[in-house]
Amino acid sequence: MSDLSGLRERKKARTHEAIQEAALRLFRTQGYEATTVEQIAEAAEVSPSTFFRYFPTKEDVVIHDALDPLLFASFAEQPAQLSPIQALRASMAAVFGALSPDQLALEFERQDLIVGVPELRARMLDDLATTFRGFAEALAARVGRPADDLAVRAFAGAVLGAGIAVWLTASQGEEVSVFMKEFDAAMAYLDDSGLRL
Amino acid sequence: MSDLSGLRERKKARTHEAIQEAALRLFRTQGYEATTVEQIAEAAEVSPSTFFRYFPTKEDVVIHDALDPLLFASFAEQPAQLSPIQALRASMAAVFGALSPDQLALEFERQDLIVGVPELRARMLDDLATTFRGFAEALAARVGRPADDLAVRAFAGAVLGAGIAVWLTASQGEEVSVFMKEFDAAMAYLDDSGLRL
DNA sequence: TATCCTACTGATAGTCTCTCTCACTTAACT
DNA sequence: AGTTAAGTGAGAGAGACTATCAGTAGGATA
Repeated sequence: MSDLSGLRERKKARTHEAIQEAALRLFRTQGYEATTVEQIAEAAEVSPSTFFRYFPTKEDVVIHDALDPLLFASFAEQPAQLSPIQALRASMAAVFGALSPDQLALEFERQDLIVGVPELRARMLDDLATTFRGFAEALAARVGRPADDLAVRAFAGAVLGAGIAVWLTASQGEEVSVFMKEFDAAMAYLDDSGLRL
Repeated sequence: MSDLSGLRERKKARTHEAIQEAALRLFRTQGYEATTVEQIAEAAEVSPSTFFRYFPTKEDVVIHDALDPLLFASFAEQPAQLSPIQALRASMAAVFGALSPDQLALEFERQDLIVGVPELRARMLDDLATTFRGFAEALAARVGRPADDLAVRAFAGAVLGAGIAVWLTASQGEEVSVFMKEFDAAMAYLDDSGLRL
């Protein structure tokens, strides 16, 4: 993937970063819709063509989620005696706990941007459909059942659905940690109410 | 809203219908992306300007869900002794049971189109976020708790999430009734596993 | 060091969704 | 019949995104 050796690769990485930084800065100050790709390109000192070479759409500058793979990895590493929901709570705590305050603040700013812009929110939710499939597979592996098992799908959907519901209703300009707390409480509620796989 | 009295209103309703029919026919034969608004307008014998006067975006021709309000109404009418999930199952059965085979076929064709086109799928999922809020309120009213109660939100999200999960993984070109059966089975699973409000 | 080759880039032109404005027509009301 | 308000079409234009093509700079080779 990313060689990092060679001037070419380093330059590419720098351009990628420059575009992303310029874009997020402009989004923050002007708003998402009010910012054109042309402005981003100019601020990052590249041509509009180059913008689209690095990001297939304007949305992608914001959407890309670095935490997702970390969560999956952490989930897979949780001890087998934990229930699926307990394992999820533990991995959330582990991944977010490992973030620096700066990273956490940036992540939540990104979340607010996504929740606030319909275009981005829709795109994010669609991406979560993919996340759902991955989660269903991880669950299936954990309990030794096929991933297309109805109970596995329903359980995965229920857990993810509850999480999204909390995300959509809690993260709107709230304190940084509110979402985390409510997410955990919602998961505890599902667990306590007897939802099992 | 729709008076239906007066030539003006009738003409408007006819134009709305003509555009929608032309659009869906073209989408079916050419595909969604391959069909331009200009083509739809021409087929419906209106100007492109008029298209956007009736539908704010190209997506909206497909997205608008006539069943949603029916479901909410039916849900509200279910006897109080039914659990929320039982009430939901009953209203699904009632609303879909009242559809003619033609209506049912059209509805499922619409669903397939939405599931298959990323743009539409994303938009639909975002609209479901609004549906979620309505559902949470209906639930809250049913159990006599505030709608922003965490358990209410988590429960609503879990139920809706399981439903969406089944929808996304079952309705892809399957038999018409597969989604209905799996949806009902998923709800039964949630109920049986002890999920309560 | 000189020379290819390949990657990346910028410029240009074009498509399509969607917005806005303006003039024209036609339904509805007095 | 005359007036008002609503619906329509035409046109210009913004902005996201695509395709093409020529120029250029990195990286390998002699």
